[in-house]
Amino acid sequence: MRAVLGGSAPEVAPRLLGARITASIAGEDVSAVITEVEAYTEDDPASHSRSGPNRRNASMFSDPGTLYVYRAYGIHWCANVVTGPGGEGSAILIRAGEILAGREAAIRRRGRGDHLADGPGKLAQALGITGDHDGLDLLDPRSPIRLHPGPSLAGTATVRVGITRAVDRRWRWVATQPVTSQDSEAERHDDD
DNA sequence: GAGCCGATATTCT
DNA sequence: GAATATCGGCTCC
Repeated sequence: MRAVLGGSAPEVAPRLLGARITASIAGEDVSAVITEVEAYTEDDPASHSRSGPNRRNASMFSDPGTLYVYRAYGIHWCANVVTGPGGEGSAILIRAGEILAGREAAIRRRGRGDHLADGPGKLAQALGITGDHDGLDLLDPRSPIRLHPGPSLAGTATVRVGITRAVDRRWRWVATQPVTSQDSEAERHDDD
């Protein structure tokens, strides 16, 4: 896994579709399957690392497998997986997932029973991830937040959202295979 | 269902 | 002072 994450972000991102992220925080275990990701590199006008290391993005320049957490719009937390050789400043934003375990805790944290992790801020909130966890090693068994390889899901590459620069790079990947074992929350759209 | 808008902290100009 | 890797609530189809 560490070797996989050592690749460039746009290379690694689609391979994270289907991977599992687990968080044991405040005595509650919540896990989710990653269904949507975005790649950011240092050589990327839309990336936090574009202007070099800062106090906020320091962990983005750490080793692959490091968790980078930042606050978006002053309100939400967003979780990223650092990729590339250490010091490169590239990472993959986990944009969405589907809750596998710890659904009750996720619902309590979200304050609602639907849309538990269908956005970066929501996923972080459902898992209990905050700035406190910035810099953790996702591959260390002692870490409260961990990333596990899973069956790679088929995905579609599209353009990233919420950015104004380099909008033409198709560095967002959305899983096209359904992974829902639970029902309700995933509105599936059977066929058309 | 799609589209506008306010909330709020950190960073850069 | 402006912009931002968002969300939820509100309108208006």
